[in-house]
Amino acid sequence: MTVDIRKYKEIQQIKVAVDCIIFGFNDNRLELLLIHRGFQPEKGKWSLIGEFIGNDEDLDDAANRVLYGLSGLENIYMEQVKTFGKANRDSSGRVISTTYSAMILKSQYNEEHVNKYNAKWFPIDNLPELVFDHRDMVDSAIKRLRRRVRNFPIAFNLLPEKFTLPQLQALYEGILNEPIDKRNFRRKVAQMKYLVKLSEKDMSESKKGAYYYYFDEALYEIEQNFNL
Amino acid sequence: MTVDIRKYKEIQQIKVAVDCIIFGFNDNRLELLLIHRGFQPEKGKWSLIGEFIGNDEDLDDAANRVLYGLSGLENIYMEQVKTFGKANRDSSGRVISTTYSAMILKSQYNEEHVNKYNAKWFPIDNLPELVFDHRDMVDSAIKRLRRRVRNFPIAFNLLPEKFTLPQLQALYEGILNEPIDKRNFRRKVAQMKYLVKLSEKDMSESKKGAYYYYFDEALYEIEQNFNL
DNA sequence: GCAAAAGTGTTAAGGGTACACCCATGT
DNA sequence: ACATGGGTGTACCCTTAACACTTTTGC
Repeated sequence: MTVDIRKYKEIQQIKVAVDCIIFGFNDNRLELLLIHRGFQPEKGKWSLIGEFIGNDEDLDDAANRVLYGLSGLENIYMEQVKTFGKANRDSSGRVISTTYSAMILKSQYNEEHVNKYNAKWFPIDNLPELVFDHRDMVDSAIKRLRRRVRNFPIAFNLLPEKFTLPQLQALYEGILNEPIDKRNFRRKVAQMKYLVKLSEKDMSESKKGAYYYYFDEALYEIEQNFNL
Repeated sequence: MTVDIRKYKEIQQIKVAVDCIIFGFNDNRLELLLIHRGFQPEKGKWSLIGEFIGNDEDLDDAANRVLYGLSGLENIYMEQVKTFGKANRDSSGRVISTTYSAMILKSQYNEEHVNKYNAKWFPIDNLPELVFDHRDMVDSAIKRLRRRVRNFPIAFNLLPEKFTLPQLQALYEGILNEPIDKRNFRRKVAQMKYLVKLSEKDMSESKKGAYYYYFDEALYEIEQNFNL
């Protein structure tokens, strides 16, 4: 900003928070981790998880702290989505909130942490009523995810390191909410040399078994031609 | 956010601001409106224009207020870009700033307002040194603009209501910073039926004269197939 | 041997890109 | 008549989209 800060120092009284939209993938569906509010206002409703940021804390760090507190996970890929700043958006007072979207592996998070918050996974097409403007936050995060997932290799964050192509395709179908042609999908994957096929197979989903692949980040850096 | 606000009410001391990235188009170049800081800190350097937001003011409204204060223009198309929240980003204290990008007609703004701020236009490939992280703000806004301008009819905000195809092409070349094939460009324009050709010509740029076009918003709403 | 999921190629259509000349007019 | 910027069409290539059968193996 550009005006003398002293002019306002005494009078501005606005809280700053982050809210996390946490995506997971399970049972071929894109899911969201929400917490059951045990406190006022809007006690009993569902909400995203968020926190106020610390006076000396980077905004990004606050988002990571929130995610860690809920899931026990660190070094998770997060993206800032949008800042929500309507004057009356939070009934408990003036709060501006920046949203971050994260993708975690449902198999990896720490259940203890999650239980502490009464958190629960919901498929994105069957969300409960959310507090404040959290529904808008979710919608914008999903929209952004659908846009970005086609051009950047970020969806892999929702799968284990080793994954099969049927898994990957199901993930994309779940995120984009539309069927994908198997052969066209696999041809595209074949062009991405940083998606490396292993000789090992996953035998848990079929009798024939599906080859495992992994995303080789170093190879991706060389030629970033992602497009699905 | 999700924790009891009272827990933090007394201790959080963070200011909230907006900064505006104001684009203009002149002499076939994309330009940016910057102000010369007449106050500390960083007095004498150039910066984006911004303000702290009011206690009861929507974040979007604050951005519009800032733009109005500088240009005298209202109802200008603006988009939120990104929020910058590093703890030490502003040397005058803890300030979080959300950036907005706007596009204005250089021929329309109120020079009186502008002069009051010692504002000046700079071509985007020749910017002066900027305060704090304003350079990052500008970079992310330009990147976003380049992405969005291909898929949404927003560039028209940088041209008068009636414009010619040579003008429009030069605008796109200026924004994208790359040459565009004239015939391919015009074929695409021809497909967009909401770009309506007038019988009137602009005779100021050539002897032959170039037909005026205008962007018909109502027609666009019907089939939103923008792609340049 | 059969059910169930994994894996594999070809064709047609549309979109993108590259490219060179004529037109209208003011001087 | 010539200089200047406005306007036009075609061929090739690559990407996308549609579509059906074979393979493997546990039961």
